[in-house]
Amino acid sequence: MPITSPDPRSELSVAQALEAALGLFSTQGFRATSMRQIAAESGLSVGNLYHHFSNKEEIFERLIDQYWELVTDPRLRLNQLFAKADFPEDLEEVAGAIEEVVDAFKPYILLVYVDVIEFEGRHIHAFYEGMAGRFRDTYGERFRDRQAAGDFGEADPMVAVMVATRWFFYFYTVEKCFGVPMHFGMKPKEATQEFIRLLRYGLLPRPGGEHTQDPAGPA
Amino acid sequence: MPITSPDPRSELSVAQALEAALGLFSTQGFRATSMRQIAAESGLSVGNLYHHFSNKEEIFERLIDQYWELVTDPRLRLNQLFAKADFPEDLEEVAGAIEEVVDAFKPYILLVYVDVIEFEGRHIHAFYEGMAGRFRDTYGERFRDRQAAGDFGEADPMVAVMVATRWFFYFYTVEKCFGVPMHFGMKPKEATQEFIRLLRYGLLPRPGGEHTQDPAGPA
DNA sequence: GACTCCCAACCGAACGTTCGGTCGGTACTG
DNA sequence: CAGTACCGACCGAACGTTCGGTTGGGAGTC
Repeated sequence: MPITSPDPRSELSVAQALEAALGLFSTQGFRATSMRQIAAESGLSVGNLYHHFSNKEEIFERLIDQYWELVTDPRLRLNQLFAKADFPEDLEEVAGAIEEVVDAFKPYILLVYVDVIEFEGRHIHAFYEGMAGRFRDTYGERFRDRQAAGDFGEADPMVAVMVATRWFFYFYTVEKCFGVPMHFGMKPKEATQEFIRLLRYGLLPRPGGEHTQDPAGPA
Repeated sequence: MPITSPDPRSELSVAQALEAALGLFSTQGFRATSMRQIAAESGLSVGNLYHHFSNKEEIFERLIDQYWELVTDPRLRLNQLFAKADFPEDLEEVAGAIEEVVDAFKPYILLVYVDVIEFEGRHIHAFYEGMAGRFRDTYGERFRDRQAAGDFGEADPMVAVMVATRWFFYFYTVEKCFGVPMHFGMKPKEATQEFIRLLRYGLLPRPGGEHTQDPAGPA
């Protein structure tokens, strides 16, 4: 908490610099982006950039922090779905919410790969390492109860929710960030429906009743 | 095919340069790697590098081509499994073969992300765009026959084989290339078994008999 | 209100270094 | 002696960062 309220000019400049740097880092990489480019793109001077940031890497780190804050925001639809823990009934909603996230945070997602290549993943290690634990905290109790009630089959629901989340994230990243739309040879929405069917029912035929072609059809 | 057999010195130098460049590009990125670094690492001179390659980008392109050749080599165990088209019975073998590929081609895999960031994915577009078609060519006929025979349930086997392949590839890439082992909170082998179970049987309980905890157990 | 003072915000030329790429030359091979 | 392989000094441009200097609005004083 600052004693005096900060100069609004400063906040604006920092925001402009970060926005410009995000666009450049995510499309060129860290080393390939120069401070002069960031300055030109943000409308600031090189000197001013160094007034607000101690060096180029600090700008990158601020962007990673910003991404983390954005993606953990409880107001995000995806995080509200996690909080309700209605997996796997809410798979359609989760898939849609992840598509939203990838759309909204495209350049930040690319920063992750910049980090992996140019910083050996130094800045994003914590995220991946903590992932399993966060899913356990969110879904662990609920899944135990439901498993006891016979809601699940042989597959581990904890693995399933992680696979589903990471897979949708990866799929939409390739679609939207790697610039290869339709890489499954079908519309993303169609592919998503198939992914969900696969996750719920698996590939092998179900020993019970006949082929019910689509459970979403009219009863 | 060259008219005259090439000078063996030349071939050796090119191979050394490519090997050095692969290590550097994959751990630093393209722009962050200098021709002087490649020269020092390969034991060649800068002038000699430019004798064998017209510029830095050509070295990168040669590496991408090399990756494509390696990964499409029919002698590769993974490609032999694809040729047999025994999905989904061979899921365990496929998963193991993909782990092998990721292990063997780690630095090349990272080049893909370098390409996405620093070249807008220009050099790897063809791979992703042709993916669905290649799977169709390999598995299409076989799956049609088996689907008619009732071997599959509601999920599309073509989507399933693509999901399985890409998922294993992605999972092992994060494990081995992003430097985040155990990111699912369990050993990769255990995780793989769970993935396979999920792909085969799905998450929901099967309407037939009781909970058979593990179909691999004694009959 | 007029004045001074102060300091964060801001600028851009300049520094030493490194970059991708060139080129004139030497060494070796056939 | 022709031709390929190879070398490293060299070029101009661009790099990250520094630094001396300008500016403008708020606090303090009368």
